[in-house]
Amino acid sequence: MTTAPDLTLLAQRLGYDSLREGQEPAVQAVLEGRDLLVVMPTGHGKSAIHQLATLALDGLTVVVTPLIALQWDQVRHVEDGDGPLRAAAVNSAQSAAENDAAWELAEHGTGARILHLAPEQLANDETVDRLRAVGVVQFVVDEAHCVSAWGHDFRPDYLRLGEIADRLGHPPVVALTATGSAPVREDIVEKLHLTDPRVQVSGFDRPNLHLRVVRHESADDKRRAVIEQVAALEVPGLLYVATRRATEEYAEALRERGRRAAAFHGGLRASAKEEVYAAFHSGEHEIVVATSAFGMGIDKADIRFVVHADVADSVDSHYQEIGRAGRDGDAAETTLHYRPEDLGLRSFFASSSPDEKRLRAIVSALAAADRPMSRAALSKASGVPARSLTQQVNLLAEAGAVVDRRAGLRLARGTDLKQAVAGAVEAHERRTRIEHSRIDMMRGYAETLECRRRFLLNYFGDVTDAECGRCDLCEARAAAPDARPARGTVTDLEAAEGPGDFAVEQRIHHESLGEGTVVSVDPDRITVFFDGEGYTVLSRSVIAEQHLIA
DNA sequence: CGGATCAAAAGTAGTTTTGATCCGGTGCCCTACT
Repeated sequence: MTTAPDLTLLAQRLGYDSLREGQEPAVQAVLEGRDLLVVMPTGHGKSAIHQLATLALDGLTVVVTPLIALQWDQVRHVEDGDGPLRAAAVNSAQSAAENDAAWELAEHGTGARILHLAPEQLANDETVDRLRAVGVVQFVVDEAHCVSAWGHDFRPDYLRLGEIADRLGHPPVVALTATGSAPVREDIVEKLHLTDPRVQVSGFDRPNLHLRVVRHESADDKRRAVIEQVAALEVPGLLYVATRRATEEYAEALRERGRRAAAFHGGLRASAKEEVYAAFHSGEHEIVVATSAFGMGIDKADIRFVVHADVADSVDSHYQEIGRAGRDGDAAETTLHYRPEDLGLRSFFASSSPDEKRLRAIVSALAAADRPMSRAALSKASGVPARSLTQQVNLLAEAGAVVDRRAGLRLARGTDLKQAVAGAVEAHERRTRIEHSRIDMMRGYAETLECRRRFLLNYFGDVTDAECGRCDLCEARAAAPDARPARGTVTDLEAAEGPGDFAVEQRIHHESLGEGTVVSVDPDRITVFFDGEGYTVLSRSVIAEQHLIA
């Protein structure tokens, strides 16, 4: 190997003043050929990591980017930089000429260059073949939590990226995200086929965010309280709601209160979305009322509040959304207006039935073929449309009934139709159980009586016993010290120590729940993510009876 | 699972209650039509 490149010099060539914390070891790992998973807050320079590595490796990097708007942002950022790096994107929103130009750069360009693609582009075998012919020096998955959050149903092509990275010769695979609890990180590592990756996780604490939950009995009371609060808060700010309709209703109510508020949801045309982003960024809109569609890739440091009028579908989503507040480091308010009934909508979204008819059609078609089939051929033979096919095949693959290799898809040896379908149905049920357990953890956050920040930090694996003193519950305790016994005092902790205790990230086995990973440890209970069940809170008093084996 | 909406029911004035029905998030891609 040649001498190590001077990364500081390369950073300067890219227009960065200096290397930031965590960037150098991450880039070094890639240059040594290692896979990499980086969980780092937005604004701390994740993009610089793959850009520096591209420059040092002096070849073609593929970056998988979930949204076309994000692809363009990143291309613009690089191309405007006037540095030695080039970037382009291929997607369906560009003209054929623009896509041709991007391919021209990728295939016939020289030196350090980046091609942005959505995972759906890579579902096309021809695309993968073209990239393989050029030779890819680095395979980057940006916003890598999408693998875990979307791959299992909404955008199933995300689950194919591991296989595609292998097909490209498995150059260093780099997963970048701003959010990731331990189970999400494990899912990313597994699905992207990361082998012995360097895993780099920054601390999750955001001390300048004030955390609060307000509980409401009736839907009307909640609505009034939300409008009352948001109309009076310092702007700019975000109000998250669960439905498209609610975005319009709250935005209208806030406009009546004299605030410049706009609605945003996934049903808007692309041009309308861009307008809302731009107007929020410029300050023209003070408040955006949005569904979860809003926010990925947002680059606005001075957001003073993030209020939730409805609960999110997981602590992961909630933390990601409130994390958009106060990136400038100044104080910012985050409030969740909570009604247990609101979890019903999240349960509904998490509940779907597996399509046994299509599963059978796919397995039958594979069984009838005497050689591995391409997805296109399988779609034709089974009559299952391509999109649904990927979803069903993901389930079959998870069940071990179908094997996805370079030559195509085939049934695993010794698998019959009944077994294969039953396995896929079980895989689907497992996914559903996990989704519901994530909703239960969201309920846990909303209903906890302890320190909210500690709850969040423990959820993400930042072990801490300290109470923050700056969330609604800590403040309430400070105002009335005798009102409620504080948990997690020194005495409790000492009492909990001793042989047989559990540690975060420890693998354990439970008689009926199976294998799992400890995600947080409290004085009187532990929270475990079981591979087949999702999050489960176990009380210490019953742990001994349940034959929990560390 | 829970809400919004609408029609029917109850019962005698305009309104309230109940039941039935429908609806609900996240984005890529490709194709047909203007």
